[in-house]
Amino acid sequence: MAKVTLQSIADKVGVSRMTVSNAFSRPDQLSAAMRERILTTAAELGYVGPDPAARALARGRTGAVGLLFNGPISEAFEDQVAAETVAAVGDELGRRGLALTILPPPPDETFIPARDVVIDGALVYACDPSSAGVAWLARRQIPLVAMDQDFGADVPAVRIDDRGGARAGAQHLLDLGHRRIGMLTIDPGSDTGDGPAANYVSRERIAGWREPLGADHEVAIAYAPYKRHDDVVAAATRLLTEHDVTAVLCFSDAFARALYAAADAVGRAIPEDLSVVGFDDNPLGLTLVPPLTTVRQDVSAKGRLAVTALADLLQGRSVTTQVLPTELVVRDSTAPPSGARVNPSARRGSPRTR
Amino acid sequence: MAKVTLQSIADKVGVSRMTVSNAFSRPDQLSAAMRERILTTAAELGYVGPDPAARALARGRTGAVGLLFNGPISEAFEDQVAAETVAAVGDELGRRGLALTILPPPPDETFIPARDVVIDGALVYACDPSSAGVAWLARRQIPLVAMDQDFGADVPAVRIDDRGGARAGAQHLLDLGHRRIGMLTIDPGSDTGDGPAANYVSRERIAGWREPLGADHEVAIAYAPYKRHDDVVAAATRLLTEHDVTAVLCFSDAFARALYAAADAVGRAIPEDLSVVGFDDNPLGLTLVPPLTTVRQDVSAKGRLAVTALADLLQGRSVTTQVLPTELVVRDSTAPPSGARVNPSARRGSPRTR
DNA sequence: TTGAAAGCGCTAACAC
DNA sequence: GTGTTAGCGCTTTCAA
Repeated sequence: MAKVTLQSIADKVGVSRMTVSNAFSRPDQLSAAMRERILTTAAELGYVGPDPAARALARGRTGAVGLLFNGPISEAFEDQVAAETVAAVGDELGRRGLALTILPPPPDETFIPARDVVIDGALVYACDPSSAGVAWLARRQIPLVAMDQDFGADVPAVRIDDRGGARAGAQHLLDLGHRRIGMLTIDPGSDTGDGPAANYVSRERIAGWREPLGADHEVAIAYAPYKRHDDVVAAATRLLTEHDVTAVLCFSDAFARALYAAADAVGRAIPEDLSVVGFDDNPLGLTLVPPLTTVRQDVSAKGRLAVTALADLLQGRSVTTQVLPTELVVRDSTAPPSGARVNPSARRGSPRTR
Repeated sequence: MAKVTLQSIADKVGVSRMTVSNAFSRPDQLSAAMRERILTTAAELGYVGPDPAARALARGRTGAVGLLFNGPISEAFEDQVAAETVAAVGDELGRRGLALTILPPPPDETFIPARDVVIDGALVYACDPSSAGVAWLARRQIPLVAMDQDFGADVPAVRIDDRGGARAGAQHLLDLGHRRIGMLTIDPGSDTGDGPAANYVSRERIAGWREPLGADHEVAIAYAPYKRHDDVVAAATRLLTEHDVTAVLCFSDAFARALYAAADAVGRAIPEDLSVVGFDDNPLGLTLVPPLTTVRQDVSAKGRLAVTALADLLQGRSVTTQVLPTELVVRDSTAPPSGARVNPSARRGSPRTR
């Protein structure tokens, strides 16, 4: 049997196609009786509803929003912080009647999801601004919102106060009396100026750490690849064995966890022989022994806010970049270095706002 | 300036619109020189590429695959097992040039993602078969693949041998000498026959547990809600306090974790006073103390297989239901009940195939 | 190798 | 309330 379309229903009922369309899409445009009759006939014919592709073409809107990552789709799920962010994004989209289309990296030259998949707008999450996917999305002239990045004034962003949070962490170590401090983070990419960095977040956190540290107290910076725990442990071990540090500032709680493993391997006790500061306040940090001092961010709020911004853009409203606050949470992984005098303000306690 | 379309490029270059279309979509259909000329002009005009919605309508294919859950999108990310599954699904889709569109529950009557979002086919993950979303997808007549479910012969499924794995877990407890055994699982729904169950997986696991147990050795079954850890702990505590069991079979490793917490709270030591068997072989189980005896499934393989099945369907090939094996992994959470004689085959050791 | 014709199925805008 | 007109931007088929 032939495909059921608005036209076939219209023919059967004896009305125009437009009336049938209205029955589905604008119920207030026709009488209840007529609508009832049309819907019944449609059901009889096995009509599901207006074809989404045709509707998307005619209306110019699809009901789906893209999400672009730097890497494979699994990255959205494997990292706990990313997963929580995307979960919040998804729910907030759902609340607004939008589906979430995760755009994979192009499998080949001919099909480029960032260019070829039907979406009304997109969220760009922690991507290298020079990546091809970002470039394609930008060319499409659809609303874009950057998350944890800075693409310049053209693209509104939702991000956190990475720099302030990092600064608070470093200051906390200084207050405790540490003077030889290491950093364990991701390579921010070659560009260290104010322009785009391959990894914006890492660059910001490094900048924040360095503010109170200056050139005097930073002993070493170790870059670890983002993905594999073992690689991070290796980088952490190198940091501890090759440099004389009493404390380490970490890119994330996951990195801090790797540092715990490295410290254990080289026989340094936390916090007695080594203080550690994480970032994110991932639930993971509470399961570590000792519980991790870290910088809290609200990833769910970030996700929701990004969706709100994109939804506003989709409705033609203008939107500005938003920066969410961060907060130092002092737990048990930081303490004065052996034999140092302590600045009173750095005593451990309940969460402090930076 | 007006929107750039194939037609505007064609006008500028002085060829037909069709030739421009071919330049983008079928490069072998025109001379390299012509193509080069067209592409250059297109770039000058700021043309991104064929409009995805228009192309979807004309071609009948969109390049996106839907994923339907029972609940909000965040469920795909919050449960570790689900997240790992979906991550595998996403990567495998990406490899095939397909985007992953996560279909949220309908926000209202007018927009129903399962019905109204452009997709070529869909994966249905652990949904109640009587849910509205499933019904809409089914009516659309697009290729569907069920995961961890049974929708009957019309919808090919990819699932695991839940029943066999559960059976192996129960048999293991019997072999150790346990005779009073509890179950901690999700309510499988009212239908306990061979037809659809609200929670297919729970029903299958219960059935598997009961095979070796019979009516003699099952002491109690406790149902916990799927979501909140605290609720599961509460259900587990009730199971332990209201029933005299020496061992408990759990729906998942996450449920087993809740049982650990409950056992701790009521002062039962694992495995001395209580044996516990999980399901999934979530990495979580290894972090528990003692490490969890569980039933292993390969969720990544399941995800990949589901995508393969759907991709085959999309290409018009026929596909049959596939069932992946499960495997009992004996660790330290199971032991003979105090003072029981032990069946030699149940001694702890390296992973055993059931 | 290029082009013309004929849709894909639907909706906005307006007239009846 | 209902119908008419005119596309949305692209691709398929087939002829030149």
